[in-house]
Amino acid sequence: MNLNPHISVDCVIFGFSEGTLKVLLIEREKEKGEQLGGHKLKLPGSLISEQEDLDTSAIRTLTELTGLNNIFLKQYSVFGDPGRLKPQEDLEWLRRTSGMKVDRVVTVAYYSLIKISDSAITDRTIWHPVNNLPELIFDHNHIVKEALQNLRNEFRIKPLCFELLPKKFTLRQLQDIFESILNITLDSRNFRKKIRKLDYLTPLSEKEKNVNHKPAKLYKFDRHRYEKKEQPLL
Amino acid sequence: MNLNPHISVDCVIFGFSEGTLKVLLIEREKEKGEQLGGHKLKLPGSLISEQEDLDTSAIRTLTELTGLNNIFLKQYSVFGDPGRLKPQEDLEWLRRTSGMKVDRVVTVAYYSLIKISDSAITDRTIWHPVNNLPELIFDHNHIVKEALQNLRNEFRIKPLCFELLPKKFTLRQLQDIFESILNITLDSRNFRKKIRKLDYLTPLSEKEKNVNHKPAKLYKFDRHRYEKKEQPLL
DNA sequence: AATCTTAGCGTATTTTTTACGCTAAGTTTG
DNA sequence: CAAACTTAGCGTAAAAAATACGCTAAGATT
Repeated sequence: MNLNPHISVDCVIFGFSEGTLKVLLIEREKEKGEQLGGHKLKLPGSLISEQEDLDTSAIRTLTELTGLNNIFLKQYSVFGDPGRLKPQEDLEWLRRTSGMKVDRVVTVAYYSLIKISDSAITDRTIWHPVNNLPELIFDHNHIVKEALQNLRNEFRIKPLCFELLPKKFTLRQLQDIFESILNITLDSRNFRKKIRKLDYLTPLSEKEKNVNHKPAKLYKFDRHRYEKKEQPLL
Repeated sequence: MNLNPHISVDCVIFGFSEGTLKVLLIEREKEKGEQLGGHKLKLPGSLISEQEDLDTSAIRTLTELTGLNNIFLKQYSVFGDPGRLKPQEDLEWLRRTSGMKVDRVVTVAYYSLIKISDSAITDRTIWHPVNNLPELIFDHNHIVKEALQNLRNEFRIKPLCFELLPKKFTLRQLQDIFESILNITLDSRNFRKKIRKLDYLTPLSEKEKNVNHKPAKLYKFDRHRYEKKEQPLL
């Protein structure tokens, strides 16, 4: 694969577990003689290949990492500050691992949403709560911050929550995801009332199990019905 | 100025006049022996310079062309299809005019909004209604289409309309801009009622002139007040 | 059996949106 | 110069949506 050393893609992969939004980070390999402290974590990403479309690059990065396809993916910004490849030691790491003469890289940023349970991710990979991230390589902290802002904006108008939830979910799970990501609180009675009016959220005959309180009914998202009239949840 | 032949910026400049949204296009220079038909119009844009940030590139392109600064500008997408520099004759034109070995260019797309009246644009430049554009160079038709979609989405939540209107404007002008860009119709009585509740739209003591009907009161947009609570118009 | 937690339905009130009637202030027409 | 025409500009009534909050039910825990 013929890499293009001027352009890369980076993916901010969001997942939801334990009531908080998380981001998938990769430990960049430590090398001999390098100090362990600082600058070890990065976003998944890579230089694009010469013949490849940008979206394809991002999808490739994602499937290589997670083993999943059909992941929700959205290009949301580009970062091209000539000075973004700092600190120097990280730039040198990039040069070594890519084997290319890298000077300036404009990176196309994507965010994606996955169900953590689905992913077969293990190696040198960390799900980290999106709040109080540690210091990442390059401008990756900035890239995550912008991703989150974009996610929040889209979250209100598009049915993104279902990308993070299992196929069958309770209304409580749904509400939690909204409250946590948009940083709001909702009255559950009014929330449920709204849900009941949406014909694309269909109740199943099943109930949740292994909870230490009254088990709630499970629902599923009917994407087909949603697309008929794209009525937002909130 | 040291150009980077792998990355460019393109600007979709919107303006509003005669009740329709327009886009600023440039005639790409015809060269000897070239046929006049087809592929003559393009978006303003250029390869970025090596030391320049992307936004700075876009701003430079814009001020060089329009003589204006402080223009509203928004990066909305990136286009990087390996095959986007078609047809061949246009690619060759780019090679000649840039004087560089150009193969693949990833372009960062911006849209911007200006008051047509302000601009000192003349040379080889056309304001063309955004509907039924002629065939443009490369993938520029696609770039405009996406810009329009982004504009429409932002238009509902941000006070973009005032970038297109003169400093003093009537409510009719305001309504027209919404109706035309969002492709909707509004009841003017209800529209005005809503406006009256917004404290950031302040009536002046002036009235419009030289109209062949009852002259309307002029209003101005108070950005400072708007920013206190970002209440949308619609 | 009493208590605790979350599920789940309902009603009353307020706020926002929608539909539409009407007068006023100018210009144009006969 | 009066009648007709166009757009400005204010208002009221009904419908719909958002908000606040009361209450019972089902299961787990003490």
